[in-house]
Amino acid sequence: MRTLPGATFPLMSSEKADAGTGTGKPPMRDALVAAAFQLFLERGYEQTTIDDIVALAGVGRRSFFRYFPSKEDVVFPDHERCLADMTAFLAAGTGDEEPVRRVCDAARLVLRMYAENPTFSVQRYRLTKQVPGLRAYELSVVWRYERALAEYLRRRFAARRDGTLQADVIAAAVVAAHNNALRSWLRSDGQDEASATVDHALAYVQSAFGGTPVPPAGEQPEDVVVVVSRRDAPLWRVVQEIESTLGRG
Amino acid sequence: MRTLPGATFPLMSSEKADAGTGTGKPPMRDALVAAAFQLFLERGYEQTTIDDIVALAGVGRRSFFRYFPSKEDVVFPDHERCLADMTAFLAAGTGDEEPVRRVCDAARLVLRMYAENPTFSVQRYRLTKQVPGLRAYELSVVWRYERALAEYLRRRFAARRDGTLQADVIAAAVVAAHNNALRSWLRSDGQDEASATVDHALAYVQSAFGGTPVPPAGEQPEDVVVVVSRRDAPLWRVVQEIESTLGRG
DNA sequence: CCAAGGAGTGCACTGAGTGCCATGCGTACC
DNA sequence: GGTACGCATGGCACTCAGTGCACTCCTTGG
Repeated sequence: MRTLPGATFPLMSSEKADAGTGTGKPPMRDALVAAAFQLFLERGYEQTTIDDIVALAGVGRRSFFRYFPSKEDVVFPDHERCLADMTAFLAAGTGDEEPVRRVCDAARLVLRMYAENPTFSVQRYRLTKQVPGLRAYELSVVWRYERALAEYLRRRFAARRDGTLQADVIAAAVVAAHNNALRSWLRSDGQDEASATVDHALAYVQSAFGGTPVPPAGEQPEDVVVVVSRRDAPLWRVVQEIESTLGRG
Repeated sequence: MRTLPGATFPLMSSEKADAGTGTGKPPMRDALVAAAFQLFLERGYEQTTIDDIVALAGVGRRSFFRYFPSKEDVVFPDHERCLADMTAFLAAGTGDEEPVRRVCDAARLVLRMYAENPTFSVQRYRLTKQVPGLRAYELSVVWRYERALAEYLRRRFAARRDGTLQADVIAAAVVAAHNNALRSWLRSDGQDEASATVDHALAYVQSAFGGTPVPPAGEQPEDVVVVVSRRDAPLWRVVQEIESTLGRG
């Protein structure tokens, strides 16, 4: 991606410093994002036209669509890069990793991107929360993340019976847990500890689907543990009991 | 309006009461759906304009938007009713039902709707598979189902710690399992047994989240189960053992 | 026979998104 | 130095989805 200086894929949100790369950041793209958000916040998304944005940014209307294929895209300026990062992360594995844990780590990547720009993320959250069109667009963005996770799991589960089913379900569960934590963090205006929130949420998914959550690392517990459960207890309760008995989670 | 030669495709089951305006069955709506699908299939979705559709259906352009708020909506003409059915189903419970099983049953409702019109469903599947705009729209439709399930589970899990998290994750898993089964059925051109496919997929979710899967019906298992595990065994192995001991999965 | 209301329609308008071409600017090559 | 090229940008006109409004029927009810 970072092949050519000033090449065709310059992306970053407006606040991110990219002076390190030495590639001049594209001022126009950032100017458009800044102008768009200023107007979206002060008069609403649907009340803002493309002409308003380009007028404020001081550029031609045609240039907007050169950088963003649609009006919605300007609200999610960095997801294309993030999706590429996530795909690269999943492809970079050796194949020895525990698959569920791996996709959970991939999800943490996305949360980190949000957490890098808390104010921007919170503003966008408020926007998407109340504009149906943006919510729909966000779904298609999230769907691409989910597909990336599911495709990875499908490869890892190729030998399993019902591998694709398990891959789809686990990917959906991971995304849902991530989104639950993300929204909780966004509602706190970025005040909560994002990573702790998402760790907790993903631990639930890992416990349900058999990933080993948070390896104990160091302490030497008793060798054997006995758990007694009523047979009709729901599995999640049994697992919860196991976890606490094992001193995990 | 039956006089129009274009409206010859009895694609829709429109005998049921209309969810939007309880005015019985509107022939115009069906004519529009029939005309739209005829054109979509023979020349593609994006190559078909609203004017083409209303011309073929022999009605005024303005009338299209009276029945369908957008061009995409004509592709999913019955989902509004189905969503209402599902919401009603979830609200109709006594509160004694096992929650995970209940949302699985709700999902089966949706599959049934698809299975009622196999040819229509398969045609729509082919369409949505290759038109990005329709895929995005379908996501927003599916999202509403998922929200309905999640809201139900949130109510049922109100007393639990992490109730909303569990609700969101389980709802997402149920929808993913349902969609996996649905797509598998659609790819078979509606030849497979739809209910068996979805039962199998949902059983996986129930086994993971503690719904009692496929109740043994008759046999009375032991009341209590004891599990012994080495303390440093990975959790997923413990869970696997628990599951097999409990006779789940 | 008339009043009211709803269903259908025509018309004009907004705004997103696209294709095409002109313009300006820097660089490479002669 | 000048010309040719590539590239980013801007301007213009066009298509098409979607909306607001006003008008015509047609039905229903008094």
